[in-house]
Amino acid sequence: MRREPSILHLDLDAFFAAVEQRDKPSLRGRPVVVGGTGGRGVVATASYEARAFGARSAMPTAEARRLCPPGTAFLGGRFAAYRRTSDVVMALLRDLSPLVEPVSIDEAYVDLAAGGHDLSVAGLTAMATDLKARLAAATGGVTGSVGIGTSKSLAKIGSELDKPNGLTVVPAGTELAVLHPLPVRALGGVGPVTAERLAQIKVKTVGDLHRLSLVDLTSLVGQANGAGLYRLARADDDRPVVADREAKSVSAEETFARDVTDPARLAAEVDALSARVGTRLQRSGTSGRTVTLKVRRYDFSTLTRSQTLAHALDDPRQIAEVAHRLLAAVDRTGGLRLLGVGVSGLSPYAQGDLFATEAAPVVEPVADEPDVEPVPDDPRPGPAVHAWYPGQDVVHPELGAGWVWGSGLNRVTVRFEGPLTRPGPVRTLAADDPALQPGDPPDWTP
DNA sequence: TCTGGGGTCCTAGGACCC
DNA sequence: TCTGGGGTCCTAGGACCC
Repeated sequence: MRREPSILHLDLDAFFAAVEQRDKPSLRGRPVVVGGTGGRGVVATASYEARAFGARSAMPTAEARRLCPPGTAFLGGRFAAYRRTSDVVMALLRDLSPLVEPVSIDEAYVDLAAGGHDLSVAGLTAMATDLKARLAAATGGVTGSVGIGTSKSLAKIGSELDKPNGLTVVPAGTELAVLHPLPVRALGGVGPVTAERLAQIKVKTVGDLHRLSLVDLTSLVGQANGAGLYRLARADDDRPVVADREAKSVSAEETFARDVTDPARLAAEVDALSARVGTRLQRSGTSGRTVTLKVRRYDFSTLTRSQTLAHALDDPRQIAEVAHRLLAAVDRTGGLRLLGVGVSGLSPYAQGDLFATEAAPVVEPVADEPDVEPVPDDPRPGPAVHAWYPGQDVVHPELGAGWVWGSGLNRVTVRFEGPLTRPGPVRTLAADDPALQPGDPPDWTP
């Protein structure tokens, strides 16, 4: 918490719908819902006119259709247009201060202390009023709600207090008076589960929360969350505004219009998702060591399977290679509703770059290296030159069929097939173990 | 015609190491 | 031969955010 209100939070009002209404005058004053329009779509943004009928973000679009009157526009969304408009807004914020932290396409924090502003309430109010006018002019009528406070959480709460097109400055010294009457849900990090847990012990407002001991709070909602809420209830928040946060993962997923069982179709979807992820990694000049497959089954049960490799990947085919293996170990009976592929453990150097030539036992798709086999007779004077690639199929006379999980200079780790679809045991063998041989691919292959 | 898509952070158990 | 303790990495799941 700072001595003066020097953190600004801007939240654009019903942003996607506002851009649509700006670009199509016939939509102005009418309910507009932007989001998935298919049978399984959900609402991304409802205009204030649509909210009057009960439409909300994250609601199934089908439900919004029931609630909203004829004449409501249901739109799929034009993300390039939203991105362009967002860029205009972020540029305006950077005129205020070099320290701007975009939270999402429609939300950002600004550190005003880094921008040399008059931090009196009157000065801040004038500055923010001017910002809102320039915002509306620059975007063609999109509005935003501004909160200014002594911390990120107070700024954010301020922007929520007066919506849409609002402006709230929370003066230093008034934080607790603003905070305590609010429902606990107003605090960042309190979602439905935490709110319910708190409600069971009659804690409904931030003021109620303030009366709980740190021990009681952490035993109720966990160490980190408890400690965080304990501080937030006291307006104790010194999180800095951070520009240029590095991404920690990149992922793509797709919910199918109808559940998919066909293995060839699933394999093709894995390839397509891997391509999207790989392309984005390559464009951003990053690569990652951990590949995660996400699966949502017909009954909405969701699981993830991941593998961390010895080296970072950004190549779509290699990502897909790993994802295919992970999918092969998942029970797909009944069909899949969603597939997702992600890469995490990102590092700023893409594989195959100039610096990787020496170290990297390059991870290659099996298909590209059909002839490579270990050479059991190799006298091997120095460090072994292994010929195993993550994802490669192998067979062992005693342990059966498996696939290479990871490989080092002298060792190879193999995951053997378990009974049914469960992953089997993992064994680490010498890379030159003559009993280990390349095997045939399992039956996921289209 | 129930329940998107893109993320972040935390927890907990097991492996492994010293 | 009744069994520590800490640290890190990996995996899986879950809460939460927009």
